[in-house]
Formats: sequence, C-alpha cells, structure tokens
Amino acid sequence: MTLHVTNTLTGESEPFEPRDPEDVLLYYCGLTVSDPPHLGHARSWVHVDVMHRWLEFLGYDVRHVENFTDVNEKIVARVGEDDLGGSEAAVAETYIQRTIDDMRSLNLLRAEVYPRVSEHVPEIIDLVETLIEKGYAYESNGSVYFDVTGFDEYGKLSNQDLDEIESQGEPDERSEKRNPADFALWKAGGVDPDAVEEHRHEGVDHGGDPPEGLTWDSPWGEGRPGWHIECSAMSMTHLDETLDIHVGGRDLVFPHHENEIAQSEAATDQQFANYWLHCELFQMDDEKMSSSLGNFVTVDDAIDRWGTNVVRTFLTAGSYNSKQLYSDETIAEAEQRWAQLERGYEAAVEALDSPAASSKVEDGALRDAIDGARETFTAAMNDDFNTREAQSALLSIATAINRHLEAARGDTDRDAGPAYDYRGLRRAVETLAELGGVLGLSFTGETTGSADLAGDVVDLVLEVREREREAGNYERADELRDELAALGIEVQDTDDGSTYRLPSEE
RNA sequence: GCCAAGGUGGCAGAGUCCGGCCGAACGCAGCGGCCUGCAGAGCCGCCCACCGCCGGUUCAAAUCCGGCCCUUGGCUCCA
Repeated sequence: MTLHVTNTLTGESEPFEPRDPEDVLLYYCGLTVSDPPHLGHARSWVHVDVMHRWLEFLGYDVRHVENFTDVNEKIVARVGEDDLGGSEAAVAETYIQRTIDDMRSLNLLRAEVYPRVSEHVPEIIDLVETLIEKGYAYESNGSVYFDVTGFDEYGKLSNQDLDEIESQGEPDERSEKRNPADFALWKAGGVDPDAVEEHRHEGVDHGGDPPEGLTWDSPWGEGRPGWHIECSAMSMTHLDETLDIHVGGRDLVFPHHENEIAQSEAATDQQFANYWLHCELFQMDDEKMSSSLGNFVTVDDAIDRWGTNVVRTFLTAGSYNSKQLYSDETIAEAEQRWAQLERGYEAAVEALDSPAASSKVEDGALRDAIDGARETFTAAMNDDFNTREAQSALLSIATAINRHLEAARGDTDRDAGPAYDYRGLRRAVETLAELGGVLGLSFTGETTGSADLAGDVVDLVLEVREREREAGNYERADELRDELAALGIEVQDTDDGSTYRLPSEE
C-alpha cells in the first residue's frame, strides 16, 4: 500500500514517488508577516505538519522548508502601529516571533529552515539575471518583468488560457509591461505608497512621516523584489531546483504558484515541483474566513480557549483539500471527539495500573480491534492524507477499550474482581499514542507542578465528598461535584470510587 | 465573463480516482435500555439519507458518461 496524493498539476490522484527514495523535499508557502496568524493559517500548517509526520512514519527523511515573506507593502502599512515597531523590518520581526510562538503551541514539527525574503535578495537578483539572459524577462524603467508569452506552459497549474488572461487585463498605454499578464520580478524604487495606504487599518495613527520600506541595490538600480520570485529563489537555495512536494493554500494557485512555476522552470529547464498540493480554506456559514470581514479567530485565542489537542482534532476533522465549515457546532463536535479519545486512553491507563490487569487474560476482540484500527488508519493516511478517516480509526480503539473494560467488569464475580487484558490494553495505549502522534495529538497530558498540586487538592475534595456520600448526604455531595464542574473539573463516579479530569491543556 | 472545487441524514463529514463488501463510516444532536442514590462517562440498541435535478451506460452507480440547476473560492484592481 503506497501513499497517493492529489496533484493540482494533473488534477488527479497519483502514487507518490519522491525523486530520492529516502528524502522528501517539502516546501510550504508561508505567510506574509503583516498580521497575527488566524485559524485559517493554522489549518494549513497543521495539515502540512500531518503530511510531514506521515512521510516520516513511512520512513522518509523530510526536508521541510517554509518561508516568511518579510518584504511587503502590507507590512509597511503596519509601521508605527501600537508596539509593532518603527520599520518594515521591526514589524516583520514582531510577527515572525508571534508566528513561531503560535506554531509551537500548535505542536508543529519544526521546519528545517524558515528563510526570509530580506535575507535572500542576492539569490533573487541572480535568478532574475538568469531569466533576463535566457530571454524570459525584460527590464523596463528599472523594473524587471517576466514575459509570460515566452513560457509556453504558462497556465498549466491553474488551467488558465493565456489569451483569456491577456484579454482580462486593462489596456494601459503607459504600462511598463509588454503584456498585461506579465508580472514583476523586480520593482524599481521604494515601496508603493498607494499599496501601503490601501492596507492601512482605519483610525490608526501611524505618526507623521510616510513609511519607508527596505530597498536594495541591483543591476537595474535601487528596488525591491517582486512578489513571486522569493519562493523560487528560496526553495532552490535551501532545497533543490526540483521539489518533491510544494504545498500552499488554495487561494495561491493563481497567480502565485502559476508564476513560481513559470519563472522557476524558465530559469532551470527543470520541473519545479512534482506534486502540488493545495489546502482548502475555511468557510464561516456562507463566507470565507478573512481578516477584512473580521470573522477570524487568532491561533492564540483558539489555543487559549480549546487547547492544542482540540484545535488539532478540529483542524484535521476534514480533508486538507476540502473546504471546512467553522462554527460553534463544528468546534464543539471536535471537543467531543477529543474528549472521547482522551477518556478511552485514560481509562486504559488506569486499568493497567490496577491489580486487576493480568498478562494471563486475553481479549481477542480488543486485540483485533486494535489491529483493524491500525490498518484503517494506515490506509486512510495513504489515501491522500484522509485525516477524518484516520480519526475514526483512533476512536474505534477508544471504543474497543471501553468495551473491554465493560466486559471485564461484567464478568466479575464478586470476589475475584474484574480481569483486564494487560497486554491488550498496553497495545491499545501505545497504538493510540503512536497513531495519535501522527495527527500531532498528545495523550501524555504531562502535568506541571501546579497541576500536581491541583490534583492533590481535588483528591482532598473528593475524599470529603466520598464521606458525605457514605453518610447519605447526597445533596452536599452533588453540590461539591457541581462546584468542581464549575471549575472545569469533571468528576465521574465509578464502582471503584471517583475519578476526575482537570481542564485540559498547557 | 474565465478558471477551479463542491452539492451525501437534523448538523458535520468520509466514501466518488479503482462501479458491486454503501440496505452509505466515524462523530454530534435526538430516542430507548443497562449501569448509577442521582448525574456524567461508558456499553447495547434505535431514529434520520430515494447520495442536487434529468437522462444514459451496465447484470449492478453515491461512484462512469451527457445535460441542467445551485453554492463556494480564485481571477476580472495591483501582481
């Protein structure tokens, strides 16, 4: 069984064959650091992260590179806001740090490199010069444009017809471009003040002076790199001329990725990326999640509200290449799914700790269920990273655990007590941790010092409550349970006493 | 207008590439039952889908072919 992926380039599901049987070169189009990351970004990150983890699970070494676009008018537009910083570089730095923090709290595997545009201008200039030399690009008033008519395959990713694109362009007599569809590789001069103005937040005081952005010397005079060239230059610098997998948001297919292909392949005469994978976007009711509509949730807030595991369960509750609905209901569902997984895991751990667990007991149904779940999980992930199906497999392990515990308790004759399948439960716990790990879910719930203390206190309260129950003071017992619940502590009464769960997360 | 993706139960969301195991997964919500002092959790069972519409191919279609309707995203400014 091999991994299949849906390639935007062909529109079809294809068996995945990296150029090198051991290494996979993975490039993800990162973000322009001009705003705090929101859940939409997190959705793509998490799916790329799951791809990365699954490729490693399959035995590949993954060389994962993800850029930061730190040169952009949108960033300049933030200069002077609040405490973001007084220059393009400072604003970018602020958001890069924030982005890295968010990535960490989402439990993302680190990429090998996070290259920045501002640190790759020489490589960009080299690439532009190559394109001019090869006749694919031309200089005009200090700017350099890519001539799309020179690249026969232009439009192959997005299925655009060049004539169609051209006819769309507004005729502009004074344009520096030969063709409306040509795009800038290098832009003469400093930042475009109109573009900056367009991205300013209303009612924010930016101080007096018009902001300046970064500029560099080039063979064509002072200027800034164009929007698309960065990804070509950085991926070639840190990976290779041909990538195995290039991932990005669906919204980048055209023109960004289309242009990347054109300039890269024109420059190297090599295929730029063998597999183009695109993450679909969030939908809020009938519109997409976007900053301008003000309907987004920042990664930061999401983690605070629901915790990493719930957020990741939510983000992987649909396929990476299908749109996903964001609503209170869909989040609540994800909370339930995660809670079920966690409860199943914890129930198994608890049973393993009890003297009733024995290596002499064997529950075939439990073991079969685990094996089946592993097969389902593997098949699902190999089928274009079907994370929803993979979650189902995990859930079926939780169910199998509960079923086994239930059966064992049911068999109990009073004196002997229940008997648990020690090895079966161990396998269940290990499998959940291992496969859950592929989705970036963490069952280990490491408790911090304060959580330990909280645990001790809860134990104390439960002890008091138990005495009330024994004395028949159920009203008082229920009050205590409700009061704990109000603090987010879930109490569950069982035959062997009461257990509890602290509110999840870090 | 062009390009792309999609329309599956009350919600959400797999399955569509490789037609039959789909009388449609997993989950949420709802309804019974077991358990419980009660609740929750768990377990068992149930309810809810003529798979957008119309036609075709086939022994057999959610899955293939054709037409139509609708939704969403990108482009139509900059690039």
